[in-house]
Amino acid sequence: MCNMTKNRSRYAILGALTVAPMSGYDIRRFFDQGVSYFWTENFGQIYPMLNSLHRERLVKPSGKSGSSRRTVYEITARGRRVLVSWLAEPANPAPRRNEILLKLFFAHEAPPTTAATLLAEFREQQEKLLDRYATIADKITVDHKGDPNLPNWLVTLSYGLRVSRTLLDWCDEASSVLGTAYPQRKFTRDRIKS
Amino acid sequence: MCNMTKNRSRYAILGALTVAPMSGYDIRRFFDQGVSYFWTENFGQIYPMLNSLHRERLVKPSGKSGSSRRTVYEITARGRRVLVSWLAEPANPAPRRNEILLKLFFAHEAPPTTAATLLAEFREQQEKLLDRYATIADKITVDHKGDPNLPNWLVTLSYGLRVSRTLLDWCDEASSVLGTAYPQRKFTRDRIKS
DNA sequence: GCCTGCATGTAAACGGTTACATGATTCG
DNA sequence: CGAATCATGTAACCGTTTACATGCAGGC
Repeated sequence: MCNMTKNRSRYAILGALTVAPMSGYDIRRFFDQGVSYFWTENFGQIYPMLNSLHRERLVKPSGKSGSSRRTVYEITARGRRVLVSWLAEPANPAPRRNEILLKLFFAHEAPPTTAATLLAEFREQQEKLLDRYATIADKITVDHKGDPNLPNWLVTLSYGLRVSRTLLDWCDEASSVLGTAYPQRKFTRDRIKS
Repeated sequence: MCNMTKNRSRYAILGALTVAPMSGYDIRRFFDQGVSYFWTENFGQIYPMLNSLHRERLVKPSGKSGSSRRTVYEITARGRRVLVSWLAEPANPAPRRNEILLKLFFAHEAPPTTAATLLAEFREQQEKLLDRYATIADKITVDHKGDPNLPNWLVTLSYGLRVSRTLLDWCDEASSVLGTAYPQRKFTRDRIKS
């Protein structure tokens, strides 16, 4: 009946636990270091959500929790069912709020260097991302050889790679259309840091 | 000093008013019908924000407000300065929460048709978007001929066009990598509606 | 002994969406 | 007259981010 469109942290955390049993801290690292290029979670959500998932018996504390207070959770059969049924629902399209496009759209109000600088900065971001994708792809192809999840991982990386490459082309086009060549590097970084 | 990174509705609305003086209702339509493919605003934010912008003297009621209670606002010189200074700040990268990638990443937990269906649905979305971009581009090139903002508008459309085209390619790659050809159309729509 | 990283949480604020309420105007 | 659309708002809710609080464990 009622279509549960949100609560994505819920399923993100359940998903993480299918990879391996983890503590809240581990889950944070999984997203932060593993797949941060397409998903993030923070402690403010992870710990309350783990408790709530536990209450619903979708996860349970794993036997060997190692040292100290650290509690490692694993997903239950019920948790797997809930996750799988969410996976089968159509993915919600990303919210359409693209800040770089908003700025560029109104950039004719600002001095001409503004658009050029925005584009240069955006280009730099995409270049860094591209590097990162390539590095991760190399690393996991070696580290996770034989992992049944490897193709899924590579497919998400390919998404990022393709989009970033496309956006680099777009930056060049945008710069030439808006009649603003990239400013000298010397002048692109004349902003206050911190 | 304090870096105002958010409050984007604020600047979106100021930006809209550089295009033409508008009422809250007009602003809503501007985003909803004009540039909805990269930005949205809703009444819940527009009206309170207009009042707050008015209090700060960044906008002011325009002389001719037409009939009825309708109040048309225009941007003030101060408002323009505030907008321009925001435009000069680096754009915040989009929040990294891509639901289709999250689902695909964990899709090995679900039956193989799940990934295929997700991809088929995603592909359909992108095809529709692509159509829409092309239609809008044609329309505004005619309607807004000579408009100084036309190049900026076209550049945002080009972004969408390029990304959607890229994602169509990616869908094909993903489907073949995950070893799941697109399911027959007959079987892709076996979900409960509403 | 001190610093870094491990580990778990809470509280408050924020941005954004949704639903609701209300009434005027316009047009068939 | 009735329906659609114009028009302006408020209240509640939700998801998410940020900042803060606390304390243990291990290595230098």
